Amino acid sequence: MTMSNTGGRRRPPTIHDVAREAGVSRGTVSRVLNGGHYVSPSAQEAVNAAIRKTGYVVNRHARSLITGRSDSVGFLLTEPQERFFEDPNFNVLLSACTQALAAHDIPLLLMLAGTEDERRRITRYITAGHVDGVLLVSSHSGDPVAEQLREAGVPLVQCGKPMGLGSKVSYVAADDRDGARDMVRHLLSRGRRRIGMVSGPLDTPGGVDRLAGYKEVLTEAGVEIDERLIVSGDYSRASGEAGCERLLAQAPDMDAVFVASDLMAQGALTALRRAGRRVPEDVSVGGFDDSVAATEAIPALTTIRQPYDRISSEMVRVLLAQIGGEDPAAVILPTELVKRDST
Amino acid sequence: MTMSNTGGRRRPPTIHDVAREAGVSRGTVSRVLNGGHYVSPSAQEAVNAAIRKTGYVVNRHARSLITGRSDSVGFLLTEPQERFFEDPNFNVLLSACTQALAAHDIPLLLMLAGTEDERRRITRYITAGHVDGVLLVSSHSGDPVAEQLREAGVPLVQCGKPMGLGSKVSYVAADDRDGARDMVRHLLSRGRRRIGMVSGPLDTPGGVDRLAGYKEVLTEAGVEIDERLIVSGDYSRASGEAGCERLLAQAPDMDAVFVASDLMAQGALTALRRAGRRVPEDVSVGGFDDSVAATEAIPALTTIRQPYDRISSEMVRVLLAQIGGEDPAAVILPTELVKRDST
DNA sequence: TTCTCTACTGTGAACGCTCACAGACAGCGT
DNA sequence: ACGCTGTCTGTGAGCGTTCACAGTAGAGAA
Repeated sequence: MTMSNTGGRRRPPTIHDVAREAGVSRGTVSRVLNGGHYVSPSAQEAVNAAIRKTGYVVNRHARSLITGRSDSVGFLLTEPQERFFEDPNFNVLLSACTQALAAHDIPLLLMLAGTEDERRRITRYITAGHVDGVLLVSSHSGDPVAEQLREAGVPLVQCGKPMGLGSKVSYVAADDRDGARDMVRHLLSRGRRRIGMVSGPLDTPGGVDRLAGYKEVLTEAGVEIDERLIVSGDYSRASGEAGCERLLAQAPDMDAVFVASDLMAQGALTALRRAGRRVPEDVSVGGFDDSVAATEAIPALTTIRQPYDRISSEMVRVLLAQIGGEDPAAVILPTELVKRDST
Repeated sequence: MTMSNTGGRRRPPTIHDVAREAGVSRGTVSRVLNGGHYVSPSAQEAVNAAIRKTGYVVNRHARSLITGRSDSVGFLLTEPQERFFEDPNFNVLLSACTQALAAHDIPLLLMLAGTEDERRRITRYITAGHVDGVLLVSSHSGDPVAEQLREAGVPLVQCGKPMGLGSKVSYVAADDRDGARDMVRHLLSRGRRRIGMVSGPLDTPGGVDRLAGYKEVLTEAGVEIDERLIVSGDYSRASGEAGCERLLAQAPDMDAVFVASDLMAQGALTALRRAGRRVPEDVSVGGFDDSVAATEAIPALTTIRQPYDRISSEMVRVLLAQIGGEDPAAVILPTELVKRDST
């Protein structure tokens, strides 16, 4: 009846337009938009019809201005570029987190902090309150970013166990120690006794725990721990190759090797092939992660599956809870042995 | 003098606080924030000092509410998950785009549209105006998303030449045809004559152009085009392996193969090894992209370098220009032959 | 009846910023 | 003296939403 927007208007409909269309007030529309408590079924229906008719979508900026929330979260990766480029695990994590957030209608802001400059810029951005929380992926030991964000009171969930044990920071991790135990038991069951290990960096709990699981099972089985059979890498393919090479030099009689990531295991396979060792006939190889790299490898890697989809969804769940005011939480997820051709 | 925020206040400082601190008005602070035109040096200085002192950062939501801009852009990938997981090119592109945007203080929203549902949800999100523009990566032929966004008037830049030629859509691409020519000339210079090709999908300009370059150079050189030496894949490793296998079956005398992506070339290497062909002694292999996959491959791949860093920065430049009101633009970047061990 | 309680609805006031406008002041030509 | 231009500054309005509050109506109890 009144002048409707028949003209060439380009301005999107506001909550006001919806209210007018539905014959209710702004407040009622807002209530329908946010859960629909204390609103009659008839109003509910009228508003929904008006929303459909006008094609209304909420203006997130106006909402954020008053609520103080941004309804977005950051995905922060504090790794050098090369690591991001070579390790498909990041993609899996990124993809699963994006999807888990999408279910809550929350966009993910990608933050890549490979250098010190970027780290500073991003820290400033986050502490300025431009995101409600942060999903942090970092294999650094005492990552200063995590500390700064915690101090600033930014909700934060880390992927993998963080170094500072006392600090009250949320994290979600796979059961590294248990996974390592499973793998070493499996290698023992294949009759191997001279089992080497290329561990992860030993300044990270993940690296330490996998090594601990390895030693624990060997000791239980009465196999002597030989330090010549242990080296550590940094999860990169190159470090796996170098590590395995060193192992072969130090302990030529090695008949199996447990490598703390699939990517490093790929490197180890390269080193073994170059040394003329057949896999799995001469040397069994066990990986960790069950990433794309495991199935791509030749032969396909026996590995410990980390449930990345569950890790991601738990990270998102814990982060949203924390944004909602709950206390930090730690979640440890079970792993699973996946047998393929390398053992 | 007046009550300052000595208490336990948690509210971040606003433009008002800065104005009071600097002894100027909100308008002047705003002008300093947005380029500083029409503001005296003394005021300029006072405002900057006040900003430093108060630790002020602009509230982007309040700004966006009035400007109508979100000052953020989406990075949209319309590829199945598996492709995202296995191809490091996406990571390189993602990383470079994030950095290029960071220079303009613009956050990147990651949008992964692997399924039809996600595609719909994301299209709705974008057309609702929640981002100012979109960087689109898609190897689909007639991607409906691109069409929808274009119709909705969303600034859009595509990575790689899009299918619909007439449509006025911005894109940035490497010179596929020229790159292919370089590679085939190189293979000819190595004395090869029975050169096979595993092309990309032929419903995309990228796939078509590389094949065209291949045929062009062979014809020029007086080498007959043999259809048994041509198959096409979808850029995945698996399709490269299968394609090369088919080639070996159809043309056992093949002495070189030009594969339209490094990832497919990795697959081709696998197929060749299984067939007992030595690379490069029996068969030369040429890739395309110069991705991480090229250096990881054994032997390291001779390939055509796509300048991903420049592609990304150009995509961002063109997108921002378009957001600023300029017309769509097309940018073609030169490629470069990188010689390694596979030829 | 009257009072209370619950379910529901409308209204003004923010949120923090930018924009358009008006005004002040200086310099300069007429 | 006047107007003009250009530089600089302050002010009010308004962006679209949520929130707190006040208010209405109907049901049920006293």
